[in-house]
Amino acid sequence: MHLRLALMSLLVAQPMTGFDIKRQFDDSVGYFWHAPHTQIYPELRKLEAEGLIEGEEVARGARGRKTRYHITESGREQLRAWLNTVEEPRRDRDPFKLRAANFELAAPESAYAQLRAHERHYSREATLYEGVRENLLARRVPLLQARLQITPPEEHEAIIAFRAYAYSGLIRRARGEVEWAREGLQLLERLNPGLTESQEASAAAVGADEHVG
Amino acid sequence: MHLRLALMSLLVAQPMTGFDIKRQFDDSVGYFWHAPHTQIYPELRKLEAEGLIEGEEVARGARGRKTRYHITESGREQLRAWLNTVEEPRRDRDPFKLRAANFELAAPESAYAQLRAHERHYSREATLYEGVRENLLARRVPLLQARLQITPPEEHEAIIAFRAYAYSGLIRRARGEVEWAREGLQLLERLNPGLTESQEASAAAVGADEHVG
DNA sequence: CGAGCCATGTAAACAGTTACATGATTCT
DNA sequence: AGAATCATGTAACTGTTTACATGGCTCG
Repeated sequence: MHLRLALMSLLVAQPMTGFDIKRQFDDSVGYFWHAPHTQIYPELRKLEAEGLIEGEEVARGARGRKTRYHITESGREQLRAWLNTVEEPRRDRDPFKLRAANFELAAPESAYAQLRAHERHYSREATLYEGVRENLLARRVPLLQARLQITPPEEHEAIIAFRAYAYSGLIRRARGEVEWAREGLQLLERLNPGLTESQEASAAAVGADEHVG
Repeated sequence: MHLRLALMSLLVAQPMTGFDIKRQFDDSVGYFWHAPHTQIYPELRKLEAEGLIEGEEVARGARGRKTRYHITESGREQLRAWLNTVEEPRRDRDPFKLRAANFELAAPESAYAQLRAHERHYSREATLYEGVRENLLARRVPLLQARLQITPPEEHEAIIAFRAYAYSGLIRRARGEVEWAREGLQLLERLNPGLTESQEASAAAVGADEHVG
């Protein structure tokens, strides 16, 4: 259901090909949900079979062909219906915290490296999300612009606000992970005095290498 | 790999049957990872086939039989190896934020109900995790006690600290979701003045009904 | 004309969910 | 004797990942 929701929520803004959607998934929208093209194309065909979207063959150069899908009235209704149903929340799984819970079995240097990677990863994510959020609020996002163009102005504020709100959630999450990772690094240092310094030294060495290479 | 890690991290504390593991998954450990019994039993057989764990048939009453698994030396090594490898983080998916990003298509009353449910869910989770964390720190958790008993005392602190640390992460996450949901309720009220009051009134009515029934 | 992007596909494998099924044990 | 819990299983289905494959278009 989630994949369908993601696909339809894109097509509600403007008609797209499977490839366009793939790019969106690699991009901003993909921060909420994403899928490889091997999952996208079959799902689009299913949605079409159910009459929720419709594809039209479009020429591309001389012999090239592509299928552009647009949402149908029935699809729009279905999307609204999905968004109105209350899904009972499923229990989360957290592979990294599962690991962290057992870090006494890992080498301190490895735990250090893993927490560092976690910190870096979510730190980057947070920055990324913040950028997208800024762009949304400034109406600089093409997909948002397309959506606004086909929508009466009095609804614009809500559309932007909900998008930005969802990104706030991602940002909050990412920032939390960064803080948690830093807590973990402190814990490691407490349990292994001197570890942090030596690791930072070797990390700096690696950084220097990278800079040279 | 995650399921295996979860299974082995349980068996490192003490021998267990598939059923015992199922119960742990319904319980504290399940907050990091969980699986239904239909996934547990086959995976245990695979782990045994690979020599990472060993099962012994145990009598249960007169005719009853059950298989208790314990970790092997090779399994312990493998577990350590897994915990020492740095996994590159996979992109998260967040079905609820995907929804929230499109809430302009939902009825405000439904969006309200969904955010409320989200708030309640994570609020409960946070309380739950905090309880477990307290119990860990006070060494009141049987599985932890078992683990400590087979481990030299100088390692006890680290074991407890990492478990508690992982729970801190879950707690932080849950608290963040609660705050985010509350932000969302405020946003809804801003976009639909009066909504919150009327919804709270009907929620109170439902609550009263429940109390009566 | 070749590299890189556009565009789409099949198939196998792996992971997770849901439905259905069976039988023994323990407690009331 | 019946209910609740212990204990384990098969099978079908859905979702996700990974590997492999193909061909056209665009630009330098």
